[in-house]
Amino acid sequence: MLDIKLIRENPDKINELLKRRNPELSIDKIIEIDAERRKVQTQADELRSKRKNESQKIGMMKKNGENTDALQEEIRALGDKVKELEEKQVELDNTQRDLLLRTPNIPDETTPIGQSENDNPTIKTWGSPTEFSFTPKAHWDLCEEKGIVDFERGVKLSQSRFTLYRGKGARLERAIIQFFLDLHTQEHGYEEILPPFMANAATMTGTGQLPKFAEDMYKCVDEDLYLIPTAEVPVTNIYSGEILSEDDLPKYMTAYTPCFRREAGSAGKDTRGLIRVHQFNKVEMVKLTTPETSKDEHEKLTQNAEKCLELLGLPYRRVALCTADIGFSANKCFDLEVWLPSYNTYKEISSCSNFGDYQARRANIRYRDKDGKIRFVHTLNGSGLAVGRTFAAIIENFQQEDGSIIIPEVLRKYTGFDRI
RNA sequence: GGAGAGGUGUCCGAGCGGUUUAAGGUGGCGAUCUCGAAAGUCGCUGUAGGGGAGACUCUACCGAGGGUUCGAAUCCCUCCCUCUCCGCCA
Repeated sequence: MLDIKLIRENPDKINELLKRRNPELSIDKIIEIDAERRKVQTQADELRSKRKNESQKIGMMKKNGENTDALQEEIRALGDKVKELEEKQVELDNTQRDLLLRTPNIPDETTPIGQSENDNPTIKTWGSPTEFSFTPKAHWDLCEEKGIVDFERGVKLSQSRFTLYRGKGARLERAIIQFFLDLHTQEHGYEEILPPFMANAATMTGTGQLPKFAEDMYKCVDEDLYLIPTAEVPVTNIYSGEILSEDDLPKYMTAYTPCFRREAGSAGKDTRGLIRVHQFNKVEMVKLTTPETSKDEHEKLTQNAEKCLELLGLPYRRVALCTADIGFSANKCFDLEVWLPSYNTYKEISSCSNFGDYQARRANIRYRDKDGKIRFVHTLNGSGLAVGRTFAAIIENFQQEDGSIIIPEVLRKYTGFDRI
């Protein structure tokens, strides 16, 4: 969440930045509540202070055998007043906190201003769209023909948008996961994490999924637990509520997890194949850094994700998300988009975001700097990469005229075969 | 799941209704002593939110949330977590 002090001191600046996201956003209400909240707190503090001193007097008087009835009655009345003010303060605190939790991060100054995803500038392009001497098939057709993804039975077992990988398909999916994890741990310096796949409400609030996006997640009925929509959630929250040493930073962590998303509101979108499903695999990279280094670390993290695509030989481009398109908690975001022949366009396969101190403030992740001062860390993350979409891109881009699919060189030691 | 024990500052640990302004120790920082170091001695040492130009000052925080009371770390209730034993289990 945003820093209330920053809001208080620079209301116009914050409003201007928020309106770059969406003209309807404003912190005016928060400022109003903040002023009243402080007034009430001052009053309550003063009364509490008085009560404390007077109560101590009663203790002394009783020891001396004096009568305290009148004084007790007086303080009882004071106590009622304190209670009244406390209730008011709690209410104002909660309202303010809720408003802050529902206010998105302010975009970085370098985030391009725009009205929709159409305004996302392309930063770079690697490779060029795959050309075929025959009419290429979509991955959903190829996968069925080869028997490597059983879409129908996936639906039977669960629901639409659930998939069943089998045989070489299951093996290829696992190979991709392992390739990514090995790359990030062995070449890019990340620590491998295998987190819980369910997280509680506090954890979900830390990274920004709650309270605003509850309907996007699967929730357990009898427990305060949600299926994670991304490894970002458990991994970023590993150090929630803790104070790290500056020597511990930066932290590089990578995790494979399945991701569960209800995809509410995307009915009719990407209905076929592996592109948009309720459960998919992803390898995520997460960094905790000092404020001074987060921009550099963001660039490096994005390059780590690009490396995945380059080693696989998949053509892609990098776009900078504009103010209308960046995620709720992010101040800056690059998307990597892979060339997908069936869509005849580039399709998102990684999202690399810098959150500044927005998540750290929500999750209360801090560090002690060289001068002993306690500050919030910066958090970053990016997909490295979405595994299902990588699978689809491999199937489509490396299909041959005879219907076979060539496995990229770097995956072969994990698959044990070079062709499907 | 059953029975018991317990959650206090960096850590250990006392406190069981009123000079607790959380004892004492430990760790850390500083000073002193020393050629230097150790030991000793003395001092400082949490987080958050208010107020103040500032030196400062007020409030809250003893797992979390309620309650009792003039007053709660301390008594009561609910929940969470940890440990021990038993049961069950991959």
